[in-house]
Amino acid sequence: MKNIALPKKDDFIPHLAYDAVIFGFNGTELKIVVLEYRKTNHFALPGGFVQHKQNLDDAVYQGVKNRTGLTDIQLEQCHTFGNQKRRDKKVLKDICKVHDHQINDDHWLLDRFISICYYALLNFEEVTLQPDELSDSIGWYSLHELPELILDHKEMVSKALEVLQKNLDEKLVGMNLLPEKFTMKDLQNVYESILQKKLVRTAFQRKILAKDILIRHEKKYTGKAHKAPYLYSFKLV
Amino acid sequence: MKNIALPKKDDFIPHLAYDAVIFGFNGTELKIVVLEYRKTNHFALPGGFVQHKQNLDDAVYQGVKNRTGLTDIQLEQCHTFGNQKRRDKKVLKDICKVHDHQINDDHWLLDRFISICYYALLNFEEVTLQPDELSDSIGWYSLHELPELILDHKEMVSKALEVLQKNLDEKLVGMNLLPEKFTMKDLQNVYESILQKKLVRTAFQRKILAKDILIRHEKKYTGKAHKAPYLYSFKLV
DNA sequence: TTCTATTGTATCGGTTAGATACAATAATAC
DNA sequence: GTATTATTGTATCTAACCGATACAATAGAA
Repeated sequence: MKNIALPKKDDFIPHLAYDAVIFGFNGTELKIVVLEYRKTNHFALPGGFVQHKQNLDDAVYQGVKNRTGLTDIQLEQCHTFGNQKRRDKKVLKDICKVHDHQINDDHWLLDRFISICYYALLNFEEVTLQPDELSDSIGWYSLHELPELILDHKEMVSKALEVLQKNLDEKLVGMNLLPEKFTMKDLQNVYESILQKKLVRTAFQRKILAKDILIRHEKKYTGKAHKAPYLYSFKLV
Repeated sequence: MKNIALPKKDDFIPHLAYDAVIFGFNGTELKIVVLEYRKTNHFALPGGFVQHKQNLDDAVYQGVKNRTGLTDIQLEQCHTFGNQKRRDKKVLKDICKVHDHQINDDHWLLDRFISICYYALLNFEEVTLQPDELSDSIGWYSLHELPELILDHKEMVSKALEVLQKNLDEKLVGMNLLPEKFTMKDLQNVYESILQKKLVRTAFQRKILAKDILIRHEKKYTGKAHKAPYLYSFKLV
């Protein structure tokens, strides 16, 4: 096995990390990206560090872009996690062991880290997930079937979902989670996935149409034995 | 003049700071705490650094407590500011010059800092503001009469107010800004100060009473020639 | 006693969301 | 062709809520 280089200390701001809750919508369900460190059984959110001459937002954008291959990403900051206990030497040592790395107790990656959590919304269909050197498994997980995550990453997911819910009406969240054209039912599915509750179909349709944010296109014939729904796209403001 | 010690590098996490937008309500208007560095004409939000073995939240709490003398503080995290350009060597050099400090270009305080912004709500009447060693002026400023603030502190104030507005109904913000007993008009003034707009008196009263969060006490006789308002306090949940 | 400003509450009208109803329709079964 | 079926788009009814208005109940001054 190749001996992989760890991130170098001097490139990055010490004690500072970011983590991203990357949301995608597969047509039915909300999913997030989780990676597994090679052969360690440790699951984590994708994250990274901030370079000394790099804006925080840009660091996160680059990180998500590298993982997903996409450039059209809606990023929002959720919360900064700064508990002094958020460190776990065992996890990193397990990871290093697999890679035949020696790591000393005073290695900078074993320090206490403050992490800024973001959520990202992007088009599920266009993504090809890229594992990095330290992780050989990266994939989409349903919110209800998450593996156990390291540190406080589970809490990050909760916080991200909470912030996403609050932003839902205001920030036109649907845009990035759906393909360009979609049906009203698709949009309702996105809303229901995010809010984690059923919505009333007729009221939902009425409310969305009243917002005057959609363009109605041709019908979508699915081959099913019932009235075909219209396709919509978002009005670009 | 006494030569004051600067914070020591090794005590704190480098490149990381917090700043606090401390809100108080003087009965009429919303105010925030701003400090001025001695004889420099530089105004800033109160802030500080995080010790290596200290929770982020605790650091902010301690800082606000030290400045205000209060222990009953409602703290909420607003946003983390991580722009690479948020540094201003001139400011710190001006401050040090006044104190006859020599400061080198590579001093840690001149580095680029990421700052986590919090807002704090507390009882205006109970506060005695404490300037620290580097600032000889600390005071309450109305939101509309803020002096020019260093770095992105003005943006922090905007963000704090925005988050406060969003949290208003949910987090029962009024509690910490008012004395134990208050009139409906006092509470409405708090709401109007935060939302920066006039509210309809009768609708406000109806909405608040419907929430069932207040206890009605005796009337408050102000000596004015009109019906005396009731005093209320918050129900403790 | 009258007057004035403010408070507490009730009522009316408009808006919004949930519930229900129903027509339109795309494909299938016959 | 015609009936059948599931889904969609829209209209209508009702309950909840907010702004606007009205008005009675004061506490003190004139």
